[in-house]
Amino acid sequence: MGFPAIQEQLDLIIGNTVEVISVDELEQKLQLSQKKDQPLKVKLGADPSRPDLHLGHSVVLRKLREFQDLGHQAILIIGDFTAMIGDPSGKSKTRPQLSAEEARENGKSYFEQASKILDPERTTICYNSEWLGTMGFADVVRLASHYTVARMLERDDFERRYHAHEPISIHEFLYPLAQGMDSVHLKNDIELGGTDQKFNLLVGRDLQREYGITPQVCITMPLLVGTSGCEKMSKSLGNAICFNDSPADMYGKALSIPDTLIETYTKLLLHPGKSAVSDILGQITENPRTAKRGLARAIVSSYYSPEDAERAEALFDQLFVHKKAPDNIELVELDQQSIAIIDLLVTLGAATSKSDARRMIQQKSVLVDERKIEEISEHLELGVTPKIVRAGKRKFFKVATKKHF
RNA sequence: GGGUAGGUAGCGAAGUGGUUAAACGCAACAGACUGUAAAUCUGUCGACUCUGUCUUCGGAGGUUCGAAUCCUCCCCUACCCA
Repeated sequence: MGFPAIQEQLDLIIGNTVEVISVDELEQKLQLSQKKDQPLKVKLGADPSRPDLHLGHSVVLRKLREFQDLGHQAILIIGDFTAMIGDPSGKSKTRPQLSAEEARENGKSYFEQASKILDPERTTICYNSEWLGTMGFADVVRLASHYTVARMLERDDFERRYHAHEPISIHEFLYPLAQGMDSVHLKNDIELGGTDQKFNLLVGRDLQREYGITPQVCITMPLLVGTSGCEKMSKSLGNAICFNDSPADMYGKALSIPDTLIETYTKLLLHPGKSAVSDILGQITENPRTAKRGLARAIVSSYYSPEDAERAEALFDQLFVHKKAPDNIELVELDQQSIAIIDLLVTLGAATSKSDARRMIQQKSVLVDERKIEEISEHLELGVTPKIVRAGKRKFFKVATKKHF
């Protein structure tokens, strides 16, 4: 099959990375692969407990795709084993305990979403319960003997929590070892991850050495800053743009990023070859608005289509620039013909409680057919003709009574 | 096993007998403004049958006219000593 020239590969691989440990070893591996005409095994771990992929994941997935395009082998490890154990102490909400089926299901979903970036035909999927699940306690103890507590405490968040007097359970020490075991089992050449994975990647490298395998090269990618501009992108912080977001949501969220992030997003999220990239980068200083709109369109285009992007932009303008209701709101049909406006807001999910609904009305943010609701106790007569209910700037509902026959 | 410091609303964190549904910060929601769902400013931010009522301060009891605040027991966390 033949691979591109070593230097060409190196340039592409190193682009956008934060760290490559080490470049020399990477070069050696590439040379060996060239000589033997054998692709490198590139590993990426996936956490199936949260199968909502967002643009933060895309940064590292894109890197994996680059390896695929160079002719190397991409291996996606679904961490179903750890997901099935969950967090035994039950404290971490980010590690819910999953059943074997759920873990499979989520893993499948992860792969489907990742396929928006990866070439699914050339992606190998592994579930780590395959090998971790068959280890006995003796095996685990043996594995644990390869690492010391002091080294574990080198990890940033362990160190921080230890000094902040926050609890660290023993099993948390086992997770990096489990992830490292994946590398021992796969004998992969390279492992990818965000900078927050550096420690875990290095554990894998150390363990491979301990088990007599040529250690993996660790490549870390920058963590994408979320749309709010300060913390890393994460679903739980509510600053994420997800693969599964609708084109409209995706567009709106992309447009809400601070101007200072336009450049980073453009470089990390778009295919470098695309003509849009240079256009956007060129506009940043002169006309950030145009640049950002271009970026938002490009993002939506890459997950949906250019047509969807156009539609999303038009909708956004209608909603927020011209402040008009969107055209296609889903119709909600209710059984009753008359309903208190407060109950309606709760029923529609616009308010979390009646008090919340009351507040919204007091704050004059509720409109029915463009008429502002002033009276908290107001009742609404519903007919067959739908009414447009608006709560705040972006919650729109179309309500009618159910037809009786 | 012994000791010390803690457990307060979504999170962080004040409050140590009485206008305390509980300061303050963050998040969230709304309004104004804006190229923007950014920034900034303003307001809201337990629930309800809402100018009032009810339920909250790890859990269960108790003292008191009255407790997040005092007492008893229990549960949980961190650190120190064994």
